[in-house]
Amino acid sequence: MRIVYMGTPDFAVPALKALAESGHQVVAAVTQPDKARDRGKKVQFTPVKAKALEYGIPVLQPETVKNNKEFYSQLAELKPDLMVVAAYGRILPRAVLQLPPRGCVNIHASLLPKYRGAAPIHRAIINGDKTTGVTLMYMAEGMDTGDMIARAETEIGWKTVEQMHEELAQMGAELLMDFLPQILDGTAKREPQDEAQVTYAPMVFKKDGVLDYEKSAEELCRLIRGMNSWPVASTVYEGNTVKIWEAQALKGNGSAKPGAILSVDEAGVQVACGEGIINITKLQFPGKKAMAVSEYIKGNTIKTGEILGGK
RNA sequence: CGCGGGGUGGAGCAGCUGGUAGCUCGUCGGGCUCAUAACCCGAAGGUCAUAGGUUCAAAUCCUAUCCCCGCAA
Repeated sequence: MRIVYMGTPDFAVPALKALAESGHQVVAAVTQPDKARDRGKKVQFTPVKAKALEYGIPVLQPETVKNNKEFYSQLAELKPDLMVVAAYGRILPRAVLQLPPRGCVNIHASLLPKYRGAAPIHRAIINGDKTTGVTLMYMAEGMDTGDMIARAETEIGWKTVEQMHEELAQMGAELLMDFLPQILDGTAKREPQDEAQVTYAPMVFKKDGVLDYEKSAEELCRLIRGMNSWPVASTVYEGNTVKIWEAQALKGNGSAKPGAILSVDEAGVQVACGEGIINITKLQFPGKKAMAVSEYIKGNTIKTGEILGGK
């Protein structure tokens, strides 16, 4: 069976790896165009492209996937029986979805129909969900709207987005391999999504990670975990944007003004919140590396009484 | 060649209008103490990222290179 793989970021790598190493014939990998990004504006391969090249799999990088005749004909020439998609980053048009006889399946990092969209892992953590998971599904024209084949669930606990991301990517790859035989012989079940249960997970940006101390300490901690390691929660201290990597919520007095630094020591920086106290234990000043508060204060000072997040 | 910050004893920083390297923590030894992550005394530990250059003399000035980080994407 000839398989075309579509995906872009790290999340899509484990499934590609699993397919390639299982002996299935991955005839091409489709990924987003390389972009000049990061410091120095260097062009970088997408993670999927990098992995595909390792296996000697041909890579396609169409600028657009909509009304792109050249891309369609390239795909058609590959004669794929099945297409596997994971976090490709674009909605695929009908012309692509109908091409492979065995259809197009997608790995999505949530328990659909919850969290359709771009940032399901971030949103699940930020919202304080107890569990999340991955869904293997057939693709339809809408965003993450297709019939579900299988799902796998896992506890969120105190995991950060990064940890959750890694775990779900792996689970997604395993789920794919488990159900691939059924998909290839056409016996996989199709369970439509319950439209009444649908929610969406919009992308997260840096501005979403700015801490609002009027909120509860619990909520802020979830946001911090849901932003670690990207885009990372932040606050403002004496005019500097400081990234907040880790923190815990503590019970405590609500008399102090939200945002006020109550104490600073090796244990962390305690800040008053609308409800409870947040104890920041790992942070990062501009131009510096992320470091534990206990390390930072050996050579720097954080003043008690300052109000964080002020303008 | 997108903008900017930084590389100094194990860790975090100061010194950078040039003249034999300093602070906090840690480490080691000793003391005090019922005891201690507390306190007191003492010690070890640095080719100041690398390579050149200027100078009587450079961590401090100039040039090139490597590495780390933030912004913007």
